Amino acid sequence: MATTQIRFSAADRREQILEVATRLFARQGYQGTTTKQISDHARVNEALVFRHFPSKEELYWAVIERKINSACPRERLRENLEIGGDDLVIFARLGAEILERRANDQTLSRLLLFSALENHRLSHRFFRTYVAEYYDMLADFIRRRIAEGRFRDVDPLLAARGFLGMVIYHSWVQELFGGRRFQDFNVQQVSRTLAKIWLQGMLAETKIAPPNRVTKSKNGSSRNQFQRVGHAARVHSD
Amino acid sequence: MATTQIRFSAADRREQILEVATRLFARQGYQGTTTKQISDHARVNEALVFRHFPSKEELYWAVIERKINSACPRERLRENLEIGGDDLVIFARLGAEILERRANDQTLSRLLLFSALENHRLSHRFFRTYVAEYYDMLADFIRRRIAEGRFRDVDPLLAARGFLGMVIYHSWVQELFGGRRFQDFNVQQVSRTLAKIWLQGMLAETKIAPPNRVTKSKNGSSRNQFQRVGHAARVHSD
DNA sequence: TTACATAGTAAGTGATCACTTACTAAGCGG
DNA sequence: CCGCTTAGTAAGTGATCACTTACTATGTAA
Repeated sequence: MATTQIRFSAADRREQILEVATRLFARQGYQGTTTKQISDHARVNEALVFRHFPSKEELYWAVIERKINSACPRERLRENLEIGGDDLVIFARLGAEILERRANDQTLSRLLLFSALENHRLSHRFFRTYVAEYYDMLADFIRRRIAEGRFRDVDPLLAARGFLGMVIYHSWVQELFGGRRFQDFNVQQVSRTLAKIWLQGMLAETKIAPPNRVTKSKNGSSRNQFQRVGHAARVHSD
Repeated sequence: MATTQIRFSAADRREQILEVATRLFARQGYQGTTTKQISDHARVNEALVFRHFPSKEELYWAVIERKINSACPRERLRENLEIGGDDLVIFARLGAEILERRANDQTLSRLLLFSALENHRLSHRFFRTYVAEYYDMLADFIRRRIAEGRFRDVDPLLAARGFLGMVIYHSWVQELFGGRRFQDFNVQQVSRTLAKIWLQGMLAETKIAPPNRVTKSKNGSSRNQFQRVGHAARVHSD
């Protein structure tokens, strides 16, 4: 076979191995992926993998670090918030971006989940740089809205997690279990719908209800048709 | 060592092995758990495991089936919906139940996630009996509310996934990454807060405001309580 | 006490794991 | 052409994997 046998430069080969390893680790996890598999998919001898990376675990580290550095979600969140616009537009755009990124690159969420499930040490850093700061930034935004009186007075971190939960959980279900069943969901439609639910749920009511008022209607009444929600922080019913 | 050496009955031993295997599979995944580990933790010879279960994969199956049968979430959802009460109570109770179940038994969510991530064809059945029908049932409830005109007209399945997303994602983050950081979240507060956000977002409005103009200039509000609380959502202040 | 079914074990099996050693061959400046 | 660095490989290493075979120990019914 006179196939043009090219010798990769060390850097190129390293990058190629990283790419292959990323795919395999994302698909099968750390424990489920063998170094032989990686070398086979990279079409090199297994020993070459160990020339570029001292151990399987170091390779895994490198894969995750590369993933962390490749897409920095905080920057994009910051940009998104700075572009501004209507709140609904902001949050719908936020959701759409998350959904689209996952659609284009399933390796990220799978790597994150796998590392969280099977490896304790690596995952914490992954999580901190990828999820936690994202939360904090969004929570800051929400906190400002609350201070302005535009959002209801709820824990900003919990509210942020609520919104991201709707979006990210949707994308996870879609990816992990979905396949054919929910495939007809449209990114724009989904993000807009979820953003609308969350935003309307967060908006402060126009009139401020008397602070002592309590809605206490159980036993299946049609009572809870009250619209625009007169009682924001005080609807507790037991 | 005159330790009273007891011979388990086959059924008891099988059950014990299943329990041990459940813990280990949930903690380390299928690929990350060895049959030797299981037999060691059960304090028996490895061969005994293979007398009760023909293969590691069959054991994994048995673990998952046992988990599916032990807690049937659909029944509890049905009960929950039939008890009735205010919608807010219903959804808060729903969320609290999910959060509490996770707190009491971390193996379920980890088994579900692991089985979904690891290639396993097992996961689809796990998902179907555990998640999908749950969705459908909740979506039916929402569909009824929409038909009554009490909820806005959105895709019921997407709305159901939105609510469950907020709750389940919260519990996953808590379990996977949380530990100490968010530990002070209280189940009742979290479920009530999330339920309120979602419910208010779902309620039909009397007059439909143009969705592109959300109440924007409302800066004179008296609700200026900037709370840096961070933890412990103060939903209502008593 | 014996007979027997079965709970439980010791000691393996080949295959595969992560990783190494010793070597070949391709590129490149001189 | 030579000399040297280095990309790449063949053929291992011991450890561990899921799983098996051949055996012993124990409770119980007769």
